[in-house]
Order: sequence, then structure tokens, then C-alpha cells
Amino acid sequence: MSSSDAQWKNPSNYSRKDKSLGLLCSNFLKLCDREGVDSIGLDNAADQLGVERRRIYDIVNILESVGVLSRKAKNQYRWNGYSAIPKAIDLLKKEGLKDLSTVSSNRHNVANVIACNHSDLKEKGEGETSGSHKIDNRKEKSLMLLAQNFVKLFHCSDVDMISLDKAASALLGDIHDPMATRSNSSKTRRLYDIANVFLSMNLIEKIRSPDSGKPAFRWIAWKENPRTGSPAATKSDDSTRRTFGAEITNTIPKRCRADSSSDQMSNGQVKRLKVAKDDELKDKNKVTSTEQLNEHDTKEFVFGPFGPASLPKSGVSGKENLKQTQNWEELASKFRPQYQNKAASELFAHYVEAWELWQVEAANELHKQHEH
DNA sequence: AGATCCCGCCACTGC
DNA sequence: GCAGTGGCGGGATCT
Repeated sequence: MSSSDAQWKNPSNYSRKDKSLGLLCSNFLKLCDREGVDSIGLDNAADQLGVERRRIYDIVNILESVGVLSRKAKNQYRWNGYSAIPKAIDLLKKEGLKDLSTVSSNRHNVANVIACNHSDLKEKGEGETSGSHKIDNRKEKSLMLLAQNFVKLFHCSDVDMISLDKAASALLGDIHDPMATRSNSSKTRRLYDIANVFLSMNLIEKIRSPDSGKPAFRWIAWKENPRTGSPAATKSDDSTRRTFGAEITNTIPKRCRADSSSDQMSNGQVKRLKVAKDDELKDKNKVTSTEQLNEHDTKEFVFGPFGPASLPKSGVSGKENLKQTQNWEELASKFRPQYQNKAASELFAHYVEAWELWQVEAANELHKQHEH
């Protein structure tokens, strides 16, 4: 152990939260989402984030599943930005629905159909070589595919919320596999990884199931309303601004990390607040099409979750909107976190500023509508 | 106690 | 053979 590890010796100072995949993902995204960044080197990223390369593989695989990154070459990934997410989700949805339509789902539930139909693997015949079977088997179990199927679960079925162990059993590729039970717990572990990355991007939220009281997850971004076919949420979100707690961390020294729970908690509060806001939007603001979202470039996403991209264009009563705004303000003041960390305070100030700016714009828009 | 998930071993892939 | 990749599950930590 090197002398620099001495500070990590005390077990009471270790907090696994500081090393979570979600936090690492936020930091990774922060690294990527910068002016002029087009290509990401894994070595470089691992160095800058101070983590082992293995962790970066986890993250890029999951990010790739929603289109944010795409593999360019060995060790090299292209940064596509958050604007690529709606398109990727749309594609996954189409793929999932296609799978559903090609397979009789009498005996299978939706998830099993999704899990059993991987468009890129489907063609494999009975007479294949054992080698190709091995590769397919490996691909089938890949984190990326699991992440994509997890997304499909929300977008191709009526599933509103699902616990990870349920999702794991639902997404088991071969429902006749006698080893299914064993691999289920492993898949649940992987789903936790995926969920943490999606959480850090605010694609999903964690809730308590009203029935069982057990933890479950719900998709909250760009989810189309199955009845109207219109997107229910416009989470033009920038997860990089969610990393309160300051510096790019997830440093290699293990276990005995100094606790930073106060910042972590504040972070959670902000997230909850944001979700509350977006939930309101979700119900009332159903006008922005996926195509419109696709047109947003990364710059608009930088504006953060309270940006004008969510501004109602029509069909929402102005009064209604104003009332919403006031509710959000109430929530904001109620949950305003007390940061002890300077960087975090500044970051939160940025949010507040963006939010206030948006309010002014919203008010102006409202004014214009009234004049008409 | 059950939920969560970090960590790193080691098998596999491609050159 | 070697570097890159990533499945996997033990066991530590959190709730």
C-alpha cells in the first residue's frame, strides 16, 4: 500500500456512494459534454476519473445502449450527446414492437418476447458452429443488450413501474433455461448497474411500489403516452450538472473514503425536486414530438432541466402553467439544499438562475398569448 | 434481513 | 502472446 493510501485506511470513512457507478457516470458525462469534445478515449477517461478501466467499460456499454455514445474504434468512442437519446429510444421502441408483432405472445409475456428476440441475433440457425453460438451467447448477456431490453420493457409494454428482480426474471433470455434462477440474481446485479446509470441521467426514477412498498423504477424521460402517441415528458436533461459534490472523483483508492453524505443528500433532494417538476410537465405538457426533441442540439440540453425546451407551445392553459410554476417554487424553497460545498452551492445557484430565467421567458410567452 | 452494488478475477476477443 | 474487453458473482455496505 502506498503512502497516499494512508488516508483511506480508516474503514469508518469509507462510503460506497462515493464510488458508485451513477456518480462515476455523472462525472464521465461531465467529461464528455464539453465544447469541442467529439471523441473519447477510454484510457484517458479512466485516468482523468481516477478509476480502473473496467468501470469505464460498464458505463460506455450502458451509455451506448441509449445512443449517447457509439464505438468508433478500439478504445475510442464517439460522443453523440444527449440529443441522440430520443432517437435511440424511438428505435428501441420500434424494434421491441416489431418483435412483439412477429411472435405470438399468447404464452409469453411482453418482456420474454423482448428478451427472446434480439434483432441482430435472431437469424442464427440450428446448424451453427459452436463458436458462433458462444459469441452470440456472450452478446446475449451483454450489459448493452440488457440495458436496451430494460428500456424496451418500459416503452413496449404497459409496464409503468417495475422492480429490478421482476425485471430480471422478465428479461431472462431463455425462459426454459433451468439455470434461469441462478442467473437471475446475476442479472439483477447488472440491472442495478444499469439503473444507476439511468438514474444519474434522470431517465428513470426510483419509487416505492404502492402495492408492495418495495423499491421499483419508473421511466420518466421521453416516454410516449400509449393512448395519444405523444411524448409525455420532455426531460431535455443535462445530467452533468447533477454532480453536486464537486470534483471529478471516483478515485482508485478503495474502501476507506471520507464520507460526503451531506452533499449526497442534497443531491438527492435536488433530484426529487426536479422529478416533481417534470412529473407536472408530464401530465400537462404533451406537445413536443420526438422529432422536435431530435432537433434540439446539445446546447439546448445544457440549459438544464428547467429549460425553454419544455415551454408549452400550445394547448396548455396559461393560468394552469402559472399555477404549476408557483407550485414548483414552493417545492424549490421547501427542498432547497444547504450546501456546505462551495462548488455545489455555485452549481445550485446556476440551477436557480436558469430556473428564474425560464420563468421570465414563460411569463413573457404567457403575456404574448393573452394579447392575441 | 433484505436490498444494493463495488470490486476484481478471469474468460474471451482480436490483432 | 498480448492488450483490450466485459461477464460474472463474492461479499461489503446500505437501508
